[in-house]
Amino acid sequence: MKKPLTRIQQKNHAAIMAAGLEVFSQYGFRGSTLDQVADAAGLSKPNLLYYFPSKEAIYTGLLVGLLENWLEPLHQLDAGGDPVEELLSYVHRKLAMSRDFPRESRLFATEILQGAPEIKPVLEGELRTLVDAKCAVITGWIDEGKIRNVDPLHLIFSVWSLTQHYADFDVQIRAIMGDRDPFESADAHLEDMFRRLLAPN
Amino acid sequence: MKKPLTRIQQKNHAAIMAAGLEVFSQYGFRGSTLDQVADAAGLSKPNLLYYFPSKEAIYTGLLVGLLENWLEPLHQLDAGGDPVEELLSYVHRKLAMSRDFPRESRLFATEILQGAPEIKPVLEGELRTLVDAKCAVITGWIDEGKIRNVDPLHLIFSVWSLTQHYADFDVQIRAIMGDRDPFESADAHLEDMFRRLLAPN
DNA sequence: TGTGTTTTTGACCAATTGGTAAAAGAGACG
DNA sequence: CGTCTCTTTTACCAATTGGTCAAAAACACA
Repeated sequence: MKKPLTRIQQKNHAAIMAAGLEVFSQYGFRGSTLDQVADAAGLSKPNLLYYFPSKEAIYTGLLVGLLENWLEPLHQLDAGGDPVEELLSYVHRKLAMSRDFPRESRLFATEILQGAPEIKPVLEGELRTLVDAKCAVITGWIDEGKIRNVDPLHLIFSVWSLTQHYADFDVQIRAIMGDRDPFESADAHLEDMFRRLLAPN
Repeated sequence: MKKPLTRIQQKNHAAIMAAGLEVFSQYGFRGSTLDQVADAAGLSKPNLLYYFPSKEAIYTGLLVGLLENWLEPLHQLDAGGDPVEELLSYVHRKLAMSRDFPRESRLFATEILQGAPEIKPVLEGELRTLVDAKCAVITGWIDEGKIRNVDPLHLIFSVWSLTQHYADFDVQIRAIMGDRDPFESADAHLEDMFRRLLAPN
């Protein structure tokens, strides 16, 4: 049943995913056109549709491939490690992703903003399960007195919003900060913020 | 030069703005159609274009009318008040706006996400000026030892991201929280977070 | 009531959209 | 070389898009 991919198939598949990321992350699903994606991929439109059956297939293919990378940092949160340091390194990992993969962040953001028509099931399933599990870990840390008593759910939301903001609202941030690099100072600020919030005493 | 607006003009103008907000905040500019807006406004498409010269005019009209409301909470930050309480009430005002005007928040978010093609000048002008002014106020508070030494710029970014997140990523939050109201617990969490961050000692 | 203005409509348009069909062109492989 | 599969292109749809226009309808007001 499984056929190995041709060299050409691999190359064009990758080119289309890259092009789709570039285009969809800028204009969202409905705001993007197949011609734009085809241009960005260096292919003709019918050639695109030889590899993917539809515009939607490119978009969803992109989203599912993205989601695992996106949740990886949270997955790495280790119940066995030092609580404060574990959470802080989660923050740093997440901020690094905003710096290194801003288009992925924006693609995800547009999908959510428009009501997550394509990935709502994943949010209610996989994501919710993962978050619940990690909330239990955090609650455990609180009960042991290792970190302050904070709402685990909102703690996680805070990490998401504070880190993704630097990718999603990049234009606004640069309009205010000018040429300075936001990420270095952001890293220090988030370190300070979460250490203050979490450190017991 | 100025002609007073007819009763009908006032009513339809308002209806179009409301419809535009509803539609554009869901699909973004390029993802929305005039037919959708016309439907939502209860008008025919040519009738829409009798009141606004183009799709873009509706969109920009919406954005400029929105921006002043959007910056109002920051404007209210008073250099004369108690520093910690001033900043905390800024947070609360901003979160309340996310609760009461989620569509406005999402419209703004989609515009920024797509590179702010329409309002970049405002960001680099008015917004930057306002932020610079308020940063000076915050720096003053720090120098007086009234609040901890935090980066004023990133402090403001933090308020924006943490509060707007509850409007912009509403779908994701509800997918995880279920039917519970996010805003009550969020308010407490943000109060805790910022009080910890800012309180000197 | 009549008359001038404002509002609304229906019919229409050119451009763009996602997608298809068929045939031409390349690659692989014996 | 020949043949078979894989890839790409050319030409083309039907539907939707933002927007126009002139005529009809509703309104305001004397």
